[in-house]
Amino acid sequence: MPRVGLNQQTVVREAARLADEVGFQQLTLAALASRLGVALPSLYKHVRGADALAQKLAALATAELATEMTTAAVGRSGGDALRAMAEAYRNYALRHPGRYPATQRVPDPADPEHVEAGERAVGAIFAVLRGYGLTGDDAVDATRALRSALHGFVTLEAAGGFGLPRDVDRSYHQLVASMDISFRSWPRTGG
Amino acid sequence: MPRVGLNQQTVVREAARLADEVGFQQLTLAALASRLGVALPSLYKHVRGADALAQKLAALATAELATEMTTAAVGRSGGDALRAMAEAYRNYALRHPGRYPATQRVPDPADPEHVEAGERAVGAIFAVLRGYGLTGDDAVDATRALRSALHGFVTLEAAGGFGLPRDVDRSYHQLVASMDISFRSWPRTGG
DNA sequence: GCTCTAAAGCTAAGTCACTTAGCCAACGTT
DNA sequence: AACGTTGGCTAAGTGACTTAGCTTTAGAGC
Repeated sequence: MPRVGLNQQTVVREAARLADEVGFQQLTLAALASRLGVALPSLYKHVRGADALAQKLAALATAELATEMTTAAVGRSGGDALRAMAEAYRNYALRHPGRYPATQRVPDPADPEHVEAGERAVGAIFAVLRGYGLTGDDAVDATRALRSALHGFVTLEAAGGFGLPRDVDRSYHQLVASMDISFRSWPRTGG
Repeated sequence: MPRVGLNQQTVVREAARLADEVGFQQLTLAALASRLGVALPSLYKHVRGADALAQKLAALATAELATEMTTAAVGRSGGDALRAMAEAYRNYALRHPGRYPATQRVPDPADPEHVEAGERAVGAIFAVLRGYGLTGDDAVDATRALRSALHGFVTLEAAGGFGLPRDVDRSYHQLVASMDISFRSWPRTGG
């Protein structure tokens, strides 16, 4: 039996592709194994199991998303940075419908790359908010607000939760514009 | 063998209680059956299967949430209504950690009660936004924005996504205050 | 009160996903 | 060329959902 030559990285990458095709919930070890040309139990030589695979996929997706957010904001500030980052965020979720849900998993403290990716993502938001003069507790609150808005929107969109015919692109644009207004007149706590 | 006397309603109600205890994802027909004192296949006399149960649970939870949102907003307007409704929304999610995720399921067009519950929830938001003078396309956009913000926040909170020590209650309060600001100076499209 | 039928329960059995155990062959190193 | 590591395999077990088909209860009708 010739060896396929898998390693953890190739397995996780293929899992990401498969998840984007069939959906995160429908990602199954059986389908992944067959796609990789091995028997199912062989995957256990590379990942500890289904849950560990999901965790690794989360790390991969979080790193990708953090990179795209950072890249979008670089060289911009204020509303420009906000709009660019928000655009990048939603685009990632739309282009990677299987990976995006994985990013919601809390980083595994035992996986430094995962932790670092999460910090980069939050750091990118923090940096944008600094352009609005938001720091300290205000920045924490505003970061949570922005994450909530972006995550909530793309999640509802992906779930088909926006039933009315009104253009979804336009609604997202308006959401981002309203966040811009919010950040410019953030209800300060003096933190 | 004495009959337990189940019907669809008792089954779905017990599923809701169980989901709140063990989590929506961990809700299993086996656990539900054992809790109801029947063998697992007996449940199929009352619900079509696991997926149909989830759909019925979604209808129940959506109706409950819509009622709490509506009740909170009644007799108030503007920022008062917004704050009361937002409070009710998050409280429901916190008190019912198993039911809340079910509400994200798109209503089954074949289930009039489910459809009606969804319309009531959106209608409650719409009514609050009318107090800000938002109508037409602006109201649609603003509704999506508010749903996104509230849903995103409680989802991230439930997932443990807010790592920093900053008080989560306070962050939510700030989020709602910022939405209030947004709605008062909504970026109009003239829709 | 008796009969009969619809419905609510049951057991048995099949599918599918994940997981573990243990074997074997390929490949790199010495 | 031998050997040890490792990446593949088959076999087998668990847990969840589902279907099929049987039994018995409980209530309707006479």
